[in-house]
Amino acid sequence: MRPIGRNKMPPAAKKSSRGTATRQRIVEQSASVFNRHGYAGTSMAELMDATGLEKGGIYRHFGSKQELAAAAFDFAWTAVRESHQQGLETCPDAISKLTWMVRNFVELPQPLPGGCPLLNTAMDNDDGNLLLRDKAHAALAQWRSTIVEIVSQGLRDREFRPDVRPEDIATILIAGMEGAVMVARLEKSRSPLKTIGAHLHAYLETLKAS
Amino acid sequence: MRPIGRNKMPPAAKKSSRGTATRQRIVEQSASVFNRHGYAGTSMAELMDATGLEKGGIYRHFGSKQELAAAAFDFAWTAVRESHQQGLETCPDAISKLTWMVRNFVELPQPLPGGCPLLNTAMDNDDGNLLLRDKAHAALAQWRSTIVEIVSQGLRDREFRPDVRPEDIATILIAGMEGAVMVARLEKSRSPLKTIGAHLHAYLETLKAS
Amino acid sequence: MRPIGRNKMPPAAKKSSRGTATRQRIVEQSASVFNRHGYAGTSMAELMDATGLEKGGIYRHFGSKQELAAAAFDFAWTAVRESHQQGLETCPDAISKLTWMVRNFVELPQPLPGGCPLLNTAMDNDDGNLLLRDKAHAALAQWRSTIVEIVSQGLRDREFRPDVRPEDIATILIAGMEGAVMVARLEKSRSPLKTIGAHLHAYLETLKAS
Amino acid sequence: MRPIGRNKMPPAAKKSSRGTATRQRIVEQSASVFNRHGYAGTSMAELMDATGLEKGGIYRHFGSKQELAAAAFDFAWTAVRESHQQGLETCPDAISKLTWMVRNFVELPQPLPGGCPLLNTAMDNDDGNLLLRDKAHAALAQWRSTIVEIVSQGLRDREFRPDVRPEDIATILIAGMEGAVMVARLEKSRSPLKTIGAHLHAYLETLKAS
DNA sequence: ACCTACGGGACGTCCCGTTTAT
DNA sequence: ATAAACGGGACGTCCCGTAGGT
Repeated sequence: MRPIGRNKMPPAAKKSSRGTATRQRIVEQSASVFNRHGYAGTSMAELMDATGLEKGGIYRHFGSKQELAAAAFDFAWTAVRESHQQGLETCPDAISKLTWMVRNFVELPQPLPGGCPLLNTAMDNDDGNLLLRDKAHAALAQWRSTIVEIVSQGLRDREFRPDVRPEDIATILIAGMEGAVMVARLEKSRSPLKTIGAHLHAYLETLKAS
Repeated sequence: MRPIGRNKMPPAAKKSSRGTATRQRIVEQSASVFNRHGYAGTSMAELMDATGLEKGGIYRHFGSKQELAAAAFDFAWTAVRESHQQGLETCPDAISKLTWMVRNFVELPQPLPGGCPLLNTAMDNDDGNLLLRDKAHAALAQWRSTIVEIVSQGLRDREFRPDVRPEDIATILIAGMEGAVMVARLEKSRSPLKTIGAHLHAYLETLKAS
Repeated sequence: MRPIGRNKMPPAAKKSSRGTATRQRIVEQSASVFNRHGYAGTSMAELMDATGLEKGGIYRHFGSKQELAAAAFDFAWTAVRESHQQGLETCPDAISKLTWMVRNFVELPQPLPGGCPLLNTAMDNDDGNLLLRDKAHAALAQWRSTIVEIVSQGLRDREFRPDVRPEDIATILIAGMEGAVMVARLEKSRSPLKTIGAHLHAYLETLKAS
Repeated sequence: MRPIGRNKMPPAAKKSSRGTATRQRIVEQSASVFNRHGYAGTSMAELMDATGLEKGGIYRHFGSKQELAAAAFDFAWTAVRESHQQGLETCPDAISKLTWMVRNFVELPQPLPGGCPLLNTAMDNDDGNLLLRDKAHAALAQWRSTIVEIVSQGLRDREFRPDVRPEDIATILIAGMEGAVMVARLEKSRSPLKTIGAHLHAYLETLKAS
């Protein structure tokens, strides 16, 4: 909407301590606001309130609102991803890994208020936000590839029926979970999440090699 | 400072066909913009461009941007719904009805640019838009109830296994399709839709009474 | 300090009613703030508080803070001048006119808080404020010329000793009164004003033609 | 947010002549800037220019801008006072002392650029500068008491008419001279000073005991 | 139905006074 | 004593949604 404008780069490489801590604080506190209100829906004034800093204090650490939003998305997505993956390494095989991932998604409390940052960002229909759109795209690709990886390993281990296609499994799991989040949000109820969780568990069972 | 909702009521029902036609034109052309940019992301200026009218011309027909957005959502949802239902009445039984509905969703060209207005509106994380949020909620409820109706009829007709729960079917279908839309949008590809379509078709098959 | 920058001219000629009234309100309420805090010492935020408007509301009517300050000074000086001149026309001769003017200055309540806008503006040592400096200069010249006029008329009427020099009388009256204001402000007491009032009255008596 | 007055006390008294000399240099060079631009109108950057030091170099000697301004005012007022008093001790009686003081004020070149620091500081309408305001108040009181002292001595010596009131003389002299400075500044001319000088000389004559 | 005025408020830049690390 | 980092906050532009006047 507004021509992007070359901001003078804020200190790219940081070594000190106070500023770095402040920057981190800004990111964390902003992430929650962005996730609840969207990029365009979040004003600098809200960010000032959330961080307790003035405009100058924020703009010292980030060249633009968009840059801050990008950092906030990274932070949010990392948190969400860690929540998804939590305990995954203890699962012995691919199917239990996927089951566990769905379980994490459905049962764990959301790591930051406002729901899934991937869904929120993907749907934040602002034209110019190519940066944010790309980040969401990359996050989805990463998530997808994690699942593809697990399924591929499972295929190699003959856990799955040989006709199982890893990309399709990823699509079905991700779409199911994200769609459930959307329905849950609109209906203000967690039960759609549980329903989808059960459905996907059952579905994964059907993929086992006979 | 500024009293809210103090708009004098614009002529709700007009008899003159000229005015009514203009109003309808505004709704249709605005719906596309709202669906692409979201409520907050759409400015009156864009609406002026889309309709070819001046601000005053639009405000003659709608008391506020929000009122127009509500009308636009109604229009959009009606169009989408008709697309979903198209040809449904020719289906002989519940399962084919549901299959056909999924098919419509996956294969038909989207009735208006910007994707599913329900998903878009649900995710348009703006605080104050209670009106719009309610409309999205109602639309989801209506969609859900349509599916529940079909499944219930199917149960009565012993098409389905008796343990099938209509509400769950609705959740699974809707979440799957909407999630697929979101993935498709982010990946700029229709293939996630096809994948989910195939998945849901197969899933519906498993519900058949043995 | 800050390069002046060509603001696009706000509506130079006004015809309407609402905006004009708002503009006047802004001027009046700002005048008090400027007179108390000085030009540089007054922030737009204070002006927003004082007027109850937002930044955009103020900048619609004035192209810059400086422009607003100029209008506020005009308003303030007019008010002060009217206070000085009040009842002057009923005085029969030059000496009583001058005596009355001093009396007004010393005894009347100050028309707007913060003291004499001429003194305040003259001492507001900001470099770039040529506009304001000029206005103060012009105000002083006007005041001086009013006194010169009265004395000249008195000379023509043989009220004064013939060696009286109008310009000097003006200087003595103005400097005495303004100096008294400064002392009064610093000592937070009106008594310096009274003292100077009495001194100037006595002084004027000594000028009478024998 | 920012705790005020948390400056760690800078070394108040230094023994090293090097540091003391630097401190004195800063005070002298800053005094001129403060006297020309006012407290708020003077930036640390200007002070850096004037002193040839970096910010840190200044802050090594003064805990805050305000502290430096206070020292600068003291320096300035001492200089001005010395100029006023110069040669006063050689005057044989009270009237000639006062006449000489006025003469010094009117004819001597100003000891530092920017005019009278008392007037400037008194009119520097900044709210929070209580420190500076108090200093100006004290300077005025000192000046006033000097004059009162002289007049009182003169009364005791029967130089003056017995109805002369020392406090009033002080007010009349100070207000007249300071008012003249203000007019002179605005008109960029020294002639108002001369006019007031002549006026006050004549006035003092009228106070002589008959 | 147009056009313009109106007041709101977001955004980002600049620079200020101060603190910290050298 | 320097130099850079820090957080504060003022300023002014732009554009938004809305209200009137024509």
